Amino acid sequence: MPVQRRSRERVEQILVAAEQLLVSEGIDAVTTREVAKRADVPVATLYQYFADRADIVSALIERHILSMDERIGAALATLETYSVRTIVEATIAAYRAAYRDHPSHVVLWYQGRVSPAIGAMIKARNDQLAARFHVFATSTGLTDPDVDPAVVRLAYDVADRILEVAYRERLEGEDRIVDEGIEMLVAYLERYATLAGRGGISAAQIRSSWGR
Amino acid sequence: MPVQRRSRERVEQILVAAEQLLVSEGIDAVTTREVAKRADVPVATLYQYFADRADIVSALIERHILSMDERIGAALATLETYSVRTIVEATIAAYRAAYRDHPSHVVLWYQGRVSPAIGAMIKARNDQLAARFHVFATSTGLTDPDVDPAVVRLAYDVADRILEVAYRERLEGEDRIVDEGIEMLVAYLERYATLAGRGGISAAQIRSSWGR
Amino acid sequence: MPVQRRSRERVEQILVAAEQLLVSEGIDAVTTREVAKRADVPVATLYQYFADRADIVSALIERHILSMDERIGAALATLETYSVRTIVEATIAAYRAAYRDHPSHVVLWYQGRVSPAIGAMIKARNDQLAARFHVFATSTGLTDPDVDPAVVRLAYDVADRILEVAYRERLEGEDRIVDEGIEMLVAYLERYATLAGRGGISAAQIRSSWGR
Amino acid sequence: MPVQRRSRERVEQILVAAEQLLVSEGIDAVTTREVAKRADVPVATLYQYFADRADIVSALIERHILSMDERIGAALATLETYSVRTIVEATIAAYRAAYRDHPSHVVLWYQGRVSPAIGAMIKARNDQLAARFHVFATSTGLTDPDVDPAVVRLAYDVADRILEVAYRERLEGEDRIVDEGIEMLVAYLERYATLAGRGGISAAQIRSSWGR
DNA sequence: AATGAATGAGGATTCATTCAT
DNA sequence: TATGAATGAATCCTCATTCAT
Repeated sequence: MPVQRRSRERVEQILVAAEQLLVSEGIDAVTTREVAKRADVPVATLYQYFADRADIVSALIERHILSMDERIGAALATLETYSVRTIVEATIAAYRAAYRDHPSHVVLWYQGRVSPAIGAMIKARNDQLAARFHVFATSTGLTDPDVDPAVVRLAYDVADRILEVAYRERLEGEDRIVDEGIEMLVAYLERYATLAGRGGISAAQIRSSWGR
Repeated sequence: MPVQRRSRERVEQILVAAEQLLVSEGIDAVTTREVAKRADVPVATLYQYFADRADIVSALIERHILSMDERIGAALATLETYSVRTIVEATIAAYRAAYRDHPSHVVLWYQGRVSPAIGAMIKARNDQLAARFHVFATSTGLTDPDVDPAVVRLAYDVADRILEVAYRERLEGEDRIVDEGIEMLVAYLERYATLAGRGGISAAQIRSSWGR
Repeated sequence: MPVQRRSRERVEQILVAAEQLLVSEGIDAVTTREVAKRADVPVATLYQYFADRADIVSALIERHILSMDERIGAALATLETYSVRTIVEATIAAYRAAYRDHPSHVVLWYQGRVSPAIGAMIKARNDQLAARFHVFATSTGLTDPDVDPAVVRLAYDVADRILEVAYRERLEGEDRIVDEGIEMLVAYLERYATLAGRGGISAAQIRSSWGR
Repeated sequence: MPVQRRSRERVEQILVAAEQLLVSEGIDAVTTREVAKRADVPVATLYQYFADRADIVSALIERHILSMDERIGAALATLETYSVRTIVEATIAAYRAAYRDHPSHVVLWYQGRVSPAIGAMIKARNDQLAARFHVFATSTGLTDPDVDPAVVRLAYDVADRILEVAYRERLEGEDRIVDEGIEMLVAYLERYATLAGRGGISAAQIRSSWGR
């Protein structure tokens, strides 16, 4: 199907162009004009594939979310020992790898709230992921079963911010900050952890699993 | 002095209008047109008092910084016992009060980087304040003398972000989140604290003092 | 091709509007607003066809240059006898015709230096045309081979100015002034002419020809 | 009278500032704001001494005219022999000296048509001076008594333009162009001169005199 | 499906001038 | 007389989006 092919290529061109602009010039530079020029596509053509400007950024964010889901899933799946520390470390490492591969995601995530809809999208994502962590942690017995979901939510949010701080100034990220952030998160979360959550459980012993 | 009065009032009107817009619509809505409309002032009049659009945001930020300096100074000055926990609590309480009085400052602080100059301004401020905390904490013997300044810097940044998270959704702030955040910060910073830093020192015994 | 037609018409409308403004109100009146209003086109539409304000004036000047090239070429090509006088007369007649058809060109030429780029454009054109006259006059043996190019350049400039003077007050031009100007130029240039340049050479005898 | 003094000084400051701007930045840069800033005077104060912006330029032009009247008068008064050539040379020399002393006058004269009123002013001046030359030339018997005033007017205009051409690119003027221009003017005017006008009359023999 | 053309709305900023004091 | 403050009117230009083809 050459037409289908054509379309996919176009969408790809457009998203790549938008992503480049995002990294190099910031979110305000991601204008329809400029995206179209970089993608070598007439402006009007953008509207064949995207509802509006926000929709382009939206698509970029969706991709990032999907990619992060995979990365986090993979990172957790290969853990041999589960503990608050290993989970925090693995998750942060997944973000680190993602930001290394796609520096645009840093800008995207922290400056991309172009429209209220996108803001809501990012918030929903954060809520969802935090909830999954909560379920995972309590069902595996790493934390007390009655730990307030807000605790995990806060930890997740702070992790997000720590990464922002670490990547804000240099797109390569500052390892020192990330490492300190990990300690902060672990020290905090261990307050709510079970003995097992602090010491670690062998992967083999775990029934509940991360995933969808 | 009616003339002087008049001017001050105008500046006030403009800044209030800008502040309202910032909170309700985000930084991109803080346009000269819109600010002028809300302040019920002709656009050209803005330029009597401000060099350009960025200068308005700049003024808002300067105010916030000044206000925070006073609040933090006052909060620390009235402490009876100094410890990592009391300092963190007092500082966060100062922010809490400030954000309660001026919810716009939350938005301002995190979305206000309208121009590179303003970005630099905010960064400089954060650096400066973190440095002052570092000096204070080490000179009073609350933390090890050789603790990495980056540790304090990160804690300061995370505190800032915790507050943003807490105030982001509801402009009244979510106490639960703030309280948890305090625990996180204290747990983290106590890793670098001396015995005194954890236990507390009577204010009377402290030579070094906060201030400039 | 109605689309193509439409575009051309728009460009035409805009240029005509700009030209009218130029003549009636001077270069400073050629604002985007005013041109758009006269062309009965939204301001934004100007930017479909022109990069910016200067580009509109630029286009006008380019047209004038092209038109003059044709007119001068045609005028010289049909001369039966070449002499300083016939060349001056033919060239001036070409300008006369052009200024009769497009009185705006008078204003355009002398007040059109809206941007440094346009200034350079006009200067380059004058230099180029003067150089062509110089080559033509010396290669045909009408003037001494070693006559200073600056002489021709000055004559060209003065001719230009004489026309401006003649057309400045009445857009139909004042023949009396032009005729006097011709005498001035001929009297001046004949000082540098050969005998043939003063007496005239039959077109048939001339090898070198005007053109590019 | 200190008040009077003060006023004169103020006017002087303003005109000097305007003149400087004119030379360095062109007529469009002569804004009330900028003139006031350079003159170190509040903008509103300009309106104490000048009716409006054009009035400032106007004053500058008036000064130039007065200065030129003196210079031309002086130049002609000291001539020992009157002829078309000596008069042209002396007059052009007067302009040369003036433009050397006040390069701003070049810009002023050729770009200063800020308002129709000023345009009319310059035209009136040119008419007046050309008329005086005509009266002088015919009454002294240098030219035929019935020579068309338009001839002198054209010569004067062309002289004006030659100077513009000569000074247009470099504010110091190009001597070569001026010298050639003189030859052009002399060659032209001698066509209308009497024998005396070509050969020269001793100043002693002249009854009619230049002046008002 | 694709796109050249069109545009209303809005962006920041500057200007000459007036006016109350 | 002097002036800080105020402002209506313009300045150029960019934006996201729509529409006719």
